[in-house]
Amino acid sequence: MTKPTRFLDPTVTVDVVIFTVEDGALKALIIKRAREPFQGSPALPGGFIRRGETSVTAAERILADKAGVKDVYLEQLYTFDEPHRDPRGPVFSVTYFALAPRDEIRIAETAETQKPRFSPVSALPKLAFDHNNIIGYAVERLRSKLEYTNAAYSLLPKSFTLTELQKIYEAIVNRDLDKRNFRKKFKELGLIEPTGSKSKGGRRRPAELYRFKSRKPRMLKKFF
Amino acid sequence: MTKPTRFLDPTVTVDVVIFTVEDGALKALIIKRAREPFQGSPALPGGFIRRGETSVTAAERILADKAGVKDVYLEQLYTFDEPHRDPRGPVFSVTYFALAPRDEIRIAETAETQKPRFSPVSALPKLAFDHNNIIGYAVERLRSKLEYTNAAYSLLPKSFTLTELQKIYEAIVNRDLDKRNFRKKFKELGLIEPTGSKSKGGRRRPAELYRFKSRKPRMLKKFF
DNA sequence: CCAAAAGTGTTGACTGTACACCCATGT
DNA sequence: ACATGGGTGTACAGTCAACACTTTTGG
Repeated sequence: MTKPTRFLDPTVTVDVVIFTVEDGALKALIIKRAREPFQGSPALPGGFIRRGETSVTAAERILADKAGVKDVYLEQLYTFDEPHRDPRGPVFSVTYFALAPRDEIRIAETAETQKPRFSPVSALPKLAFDHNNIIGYAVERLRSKLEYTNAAYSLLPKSFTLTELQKIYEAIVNRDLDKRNFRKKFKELGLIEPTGSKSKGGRRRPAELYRFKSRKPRMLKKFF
Repeated sequence: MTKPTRFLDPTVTVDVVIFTVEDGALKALIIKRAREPFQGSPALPGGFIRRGETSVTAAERILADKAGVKDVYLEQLYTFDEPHRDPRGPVFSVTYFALAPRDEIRIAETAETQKPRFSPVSALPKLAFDHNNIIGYAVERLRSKLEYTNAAYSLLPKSFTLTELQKIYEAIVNRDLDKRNFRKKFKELGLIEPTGSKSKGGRRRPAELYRFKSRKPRMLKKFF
């Protein structure tokens, strides 16, 4: 394609915020950069888009490579293009966020030893580029998404207790919720059903296990 | 910046959906393409990003050039990059939507005679590229935005009657609203105040004119 | 029997929604 | 005087938020 050079020819990258919930906290996957710029700094997983890829397929590749997951919830977040966000020059980052249950993620120690790990979003280190902003933006989006969709199913294992479910909501909206109201609301919504079995192994009363009836994204009238 | 050629080097454009309300209908600005591809087809205003611009400043330039407006509400919408959306090759379009009162817009008949005009979003022609999709996406976003922000002020002239305000909401959410409930709700919200003067010139009872107290974006608890 | 989490309903406040008539003006 | 849109309040239903005790298990 021919194009006069008075036009900007930005580089385009993809960065992915991979969310999960672990130990009752909302966490995002962070790697250590293997190359300049910001070599050794913590950062979001990401990279250039390759020939033959779109931004979505690039995000899917990153998800598979860094977190070993496929077919998880993935949504485009925003395109960041502040002029000096990358010291190398104008770089557009098309960002995505993904939601996956912790037990489906196999973190890969890559050949480039990027040391991926989950970091609680409430206590992130200073990240390379504008990646702290990106995660902040993603958390906001996730928060509001939980209020009017059933997106939470994407963060949970196949079966879970109501308390676990509530913990996830509390971790994301960042405040305590009333146990009775939460359970009433969720049961009324008809999104979940008891599996029939019970949690075991604790030194306490076993809890009923539930599963989502459907694992399709859905809009809700309202939530909490 | 050096970069191996196994990476995609997409072209990046900006397209802008400029919304307004006219004759009680939600409309978007459509131009006729002056050049190939799709020469002569209706399309969204847009173009390549120039050197020294970001996507926002490019969007602002397009707004100024095509609609003669500055300082209107402008928000990034989505980045479209379906592989075959442009016959010339991989082209990423970072899209924005803008809201402006009809009476602040001066449509410019440009040297390139792109014949800009407002077309009701409920009856759009077939547009170039994936521009029908883009507008559809923008309408959805606007609809939901109206429900939890005061964004409507961006579409209204400085003073307006409550009926005009209601018409705009009805045009966007695409259903009739109850007059008494609408007025009650809006007055309770405290966003608007009477100007003291009244509409004139009609062959009917003059209506109280209102203005928005503040023209800053604001979140609302809930709306209607 | 004790510790720890599971489980369960009611009430009052608030919010949303449905609904019909009189008023002020211009012609 | 009439046609046109302007303007106003009430009542019912549904939803949200606050709140405390009993149950089951393992140790």
